[in-house]
Amino acid sequence: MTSAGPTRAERRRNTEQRILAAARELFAERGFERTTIRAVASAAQVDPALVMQYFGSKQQLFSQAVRISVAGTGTGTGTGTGTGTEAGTDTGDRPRTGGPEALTDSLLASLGMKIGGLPEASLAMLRSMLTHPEAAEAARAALDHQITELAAAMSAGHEAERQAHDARLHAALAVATMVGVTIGHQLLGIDDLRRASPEEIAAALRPALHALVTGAE
Amino acid sequence: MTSAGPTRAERRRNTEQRILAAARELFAERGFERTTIRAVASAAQVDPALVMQYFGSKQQLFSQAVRISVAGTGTGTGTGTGTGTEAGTDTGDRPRTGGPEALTDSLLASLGMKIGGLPEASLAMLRSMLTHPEAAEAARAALDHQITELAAAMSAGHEAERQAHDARLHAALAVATMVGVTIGHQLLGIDDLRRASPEEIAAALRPALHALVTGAE
DNA sequence: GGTTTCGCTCAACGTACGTTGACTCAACGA
DNA sequence: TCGTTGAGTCAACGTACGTTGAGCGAAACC
Repeated sequence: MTSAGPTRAERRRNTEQRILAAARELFAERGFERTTIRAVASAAQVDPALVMQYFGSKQQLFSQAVRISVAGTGTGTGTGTGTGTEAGTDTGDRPRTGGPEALTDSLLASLGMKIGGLPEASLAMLRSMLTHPEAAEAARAALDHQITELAAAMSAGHEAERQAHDARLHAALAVATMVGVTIGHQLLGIDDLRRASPEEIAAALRPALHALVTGAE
Repeated sequence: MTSAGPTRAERRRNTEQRILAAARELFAERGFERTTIRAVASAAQVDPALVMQYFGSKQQLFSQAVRISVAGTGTGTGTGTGTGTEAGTDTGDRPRTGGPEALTDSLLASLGMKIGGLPEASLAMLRSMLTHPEAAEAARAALDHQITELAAAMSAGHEAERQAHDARLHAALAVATMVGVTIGHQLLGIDDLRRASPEEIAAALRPALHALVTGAE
């Protein structure tokens, strides 16, 4: 009977996480504009006013849910999308070592995760980046970061044979390709992509990514 | 002095086109949700009520501006995005004839047009497709159509050597790649893509698209 | 046990939006 | 010339939203 109920701090953290989870889910499936604080509160079984009291504003709720610093000038957590616990978009985990094949594989591995189940925070980000300015800014930063990492790993192979300019362009195209495939698969639900297994997609995409990473001319 | 002013029908068509142009521009740069009828009317130097009187609703204005039928069950004009006069997304004009190289070239040519200056109707469509259900539906239909065309052209080469299933998957990935690059370049404004000329992008992308269209395994 | 803290709710404000109906006035046809 | 049509405006309605401040009740502290 006398089961010790959760402490006050526990309850607080609990509902805070419940709100964040609901926000992530709704932001991911409807985007920033179509997601109302009332809907988030309702999904978290909480009063809308509480969401405001905890997160300050809808924008800050979004930032917290997607784990971006937002702030002002834009340095903040730097990496962009996913430094938090479960936020993703960590495309190309550590493509430091290995040849082009390893690079391609690491890209494809991250794609497999994306297609398997991209964290909702990243989906929320992708979903809103075309219509919500702050999300666009964060997405640009995150993608730029990925491009930089990938380009560095690419030009690490061929000493100075390849111009850094070229490496960044090819890296940008590779990243854009991943974005396009992810959008088509996860957000638009293109049939031919939905039907295919992550392995099939990875296999079909490998030569193309390899060509981009290698930089054949 | 007695300059014959424009006739009534002329004026009507004129302002109607002015409204549509303003709508396209705003939808393209802000998306459906953030574009208000008041803003469109103001840009067209017209009263908001007139926009309603001419187009019925914001949704129908969007549909007209992007040239989609919308309607109810979804058959309509079928093809999707661009049957109208200037609406684009006509990726791969007529890739009927020629080998894989010709296919790749035609894809790249359409990309060049996109990057050079994609029609605002298509930009409006792309901008809103992740957050506006009707736009998503139309985008799916348009992309499916492109995939079908591309897949047909692809499997026309190798008689029955390649499964139709595979052709469609590869075609879908090629189309998704183009979407990703276009989004990165036009809507997000990724620096490394913005800096590159259409020719550079086409050259860098060619081997990758060739790999997808060819279907190397 | 009394007081304070704080998680949480209730009711409401202000605003921006899509949308509507009545109205004005110049072009048009007879 | 006179009545009619229709392009365009004005003022307003209803609503949904982000946001706010006062208040309640149970846990926490002494």
